[in-house]
Amino acid sequence: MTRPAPVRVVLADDERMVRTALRAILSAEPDLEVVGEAATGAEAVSVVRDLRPDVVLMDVRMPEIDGIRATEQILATLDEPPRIVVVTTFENDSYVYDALRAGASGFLLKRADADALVQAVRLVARSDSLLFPAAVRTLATEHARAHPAPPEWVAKLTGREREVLRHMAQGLTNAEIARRMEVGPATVKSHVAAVLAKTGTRDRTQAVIAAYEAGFLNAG
Amino acid sequence: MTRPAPVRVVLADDERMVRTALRAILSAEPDLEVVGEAATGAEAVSVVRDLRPDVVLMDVRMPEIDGIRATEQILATLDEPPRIVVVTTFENDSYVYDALRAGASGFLLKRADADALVQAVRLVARSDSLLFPAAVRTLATEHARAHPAPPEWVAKLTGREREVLRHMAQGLTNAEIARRMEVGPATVKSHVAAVLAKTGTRDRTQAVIAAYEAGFLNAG
DNA sequence: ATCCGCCTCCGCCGGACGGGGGAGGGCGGC
DNA sequence: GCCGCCCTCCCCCGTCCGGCGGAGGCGGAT
Repeated sequence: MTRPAPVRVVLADDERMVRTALRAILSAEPDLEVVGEAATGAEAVSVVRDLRPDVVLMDVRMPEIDGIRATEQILATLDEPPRIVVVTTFENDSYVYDALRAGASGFLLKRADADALVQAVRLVARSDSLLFPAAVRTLATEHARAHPAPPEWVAKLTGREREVLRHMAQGLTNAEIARRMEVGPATVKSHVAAVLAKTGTRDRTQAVIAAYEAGFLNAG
Repeated sequence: MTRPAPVRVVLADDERMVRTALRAILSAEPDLEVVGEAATGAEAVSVVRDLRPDVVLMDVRMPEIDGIRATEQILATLDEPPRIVVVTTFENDSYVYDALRAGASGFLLKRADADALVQAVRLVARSDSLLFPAAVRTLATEHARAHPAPPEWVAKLTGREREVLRHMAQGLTNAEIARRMEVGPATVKSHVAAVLAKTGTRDRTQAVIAAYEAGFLNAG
């Protein structure tokens, strides 16, 4: 069985120990070769540009430039960019979504065992067709659309005003809101007026639209 | 180096040729063992229940029960369910999202080469920490929320009524809509009334809410 | 002690909205 | 030809809404 060219890997992590550990694990595999390391995002970009590896293991938290931006820059500036696997600690980290959107081919948890690590590197290196490609990119983009940075006006709303806006977004009239909140209709009118002013809208319909677009109903 | 127990795999695909091909590929690997096959979703569920494999390669399109439902049933009824890899043809297939939501550990394109296939099986078999776990599940659920099956009323709206509803969802008044559509205000009132009737809402705010919840603004 | 923000309410007004009912024309199908 | 659907527009009316201006109480900050 002929030996094909080994998979060339670059490690980007600001902690030396982590890099050493990763290198030790990967070097034990004859088909994997660690060709370079980087301790910052900026360094990662230049190292990758120079060495042209097949795979980059990219930590998210790094000085100067974080792993996400580094990923973006690498993918944007290189012709045949490497596959990038983003390394993170928590699997529900919001970094995950950013990483996907940035174009990472996958991500790996720091607590993954050595075996999973080498499998992942091999897999990512040769797959242009595996585990969650374009479809997941779509999802991440949707996620960003569904969870935009909440506009400033959200912070300016008082507690009562938020309640009223929520009720408005249920399609309730002022009178109904008054009953549910156990206050007078005039009070609701005041709150509604405040909401309209702070959201910069002119009627309840526009306010509700703003609430939807701001993702106000999911979080806030 | 001691040989650990091989990864036990079940193949579920309605085409015999595909099963044969998959079996041939996987059987060439000493650490992988194909322990069973199924030609339908229902069969897949019972075979998996009997054989308790580590990994299932599940085709999406199958008679009786499709791969998605089979996946759901397997994951719901078994205590230590296998990892399920869903096999599909197009990577942007909506099946992908359903598969993720159903709890599949990954998916594989039919055009993936033999090497990617075995790597994927090994990877999925031993990773409870790899490539897009919980976070992606979250994304898929969001996707379902963002793209719900459009309610019946959408089909009942006439062309003009759809236009009016879109404009309503921009926060426009009847007069403004009339100007933009170059018709009289009375006409817009008629359309609005029809929209309210067909959507089962009582005012424009509720109609706009219904439009948002139905995903009417993205597609329809 | 004072001020400010928030919550609570009041009255008045004009305009927008929604319900009801009707009507004419165009266009395609039976 | 006729019926049905759609688009267009009309009047009347009651209600809801939003704008304006004002006011009292209360609690926290300075």
